[in-house]
Amino acid sequence: MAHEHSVVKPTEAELTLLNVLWKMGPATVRQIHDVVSITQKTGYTTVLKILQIMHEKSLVIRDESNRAHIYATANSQTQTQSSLIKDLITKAFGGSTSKLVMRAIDDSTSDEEINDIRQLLNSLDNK
Amino acid sequence: MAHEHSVVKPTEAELTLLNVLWKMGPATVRQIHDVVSITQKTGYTTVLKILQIMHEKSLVIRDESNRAHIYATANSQTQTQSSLIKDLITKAFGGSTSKLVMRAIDDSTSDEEINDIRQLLNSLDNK
DNA sequence: GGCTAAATACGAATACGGTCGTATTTAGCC
DNA sequence: GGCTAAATACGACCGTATTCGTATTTAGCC
Repeated sequence: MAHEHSVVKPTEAELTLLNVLWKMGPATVRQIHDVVSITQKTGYTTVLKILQIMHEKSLVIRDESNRAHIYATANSQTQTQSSLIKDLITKAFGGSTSKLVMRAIDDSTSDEEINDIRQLLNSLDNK
Repeated sequence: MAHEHSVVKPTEAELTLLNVLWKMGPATVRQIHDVVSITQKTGYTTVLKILQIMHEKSLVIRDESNRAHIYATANSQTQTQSSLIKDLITKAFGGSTSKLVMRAIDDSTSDEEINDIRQLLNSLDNK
């Protein structure tokens, strides 16, 4: 059930829009742009264009039944995150997950985060 | 001692060469290319060019005292890995290290890797 | 039916990454 | 000193990412 085959790796701008869609759920270009433009000064047509490209790449699906198309993510956030991290593990950590985790945790990591990770590790026992 | 100022994020081709340099130590273009061309069909001048660009970006330093320049990494593998992972945590995991670790570990992660991670977590107690 | 507001579609400009061909420089050797 | 092999330097080309201006389409409203 895990891999339906190569989840396309989104670019940085694309990932920004995906993050919005995962948070908001399906939305129009207008709605997405409204959210994005809070933190960035990206033009409306830029967001539209990127969404169109993402549609070509099948990173998003869209409902064209209304005048304003409604966009939604094609892949889950989990799938995409897994894909991105796998990629990084391969290219920068020689394929070693533990080395990655080692680097991920540093002084700035809060005790709370560390605890969450501990619990995660513990939950692996029951397998 | 941690951050001497924003370590520049290497591109994919650059990371490939950095990986070689971290493994081999300082080397000439010829030596680097010899290693790279085992797994890839990259031309000599391509490797040279990328190294030159990396030099401009200060990703590598070079000793020009001999005819064949000797290249070496400017930043440690650890620094670079940290930089890359921080970037990914910010852009794809909403800043949450534990969420990243959660995604990093999956069915394909070996028991050995998991053990290494456990030990890492344990070693954090003594701090 | 035609006007208007708001949407999509299209295409050009810019920037960067990656590739490599060709020109130039360098240093040893006879 | 000049030839040659091997190095560096330069610059062009192609593909992709990002941006946005402008054209076109759409649908409601009077």
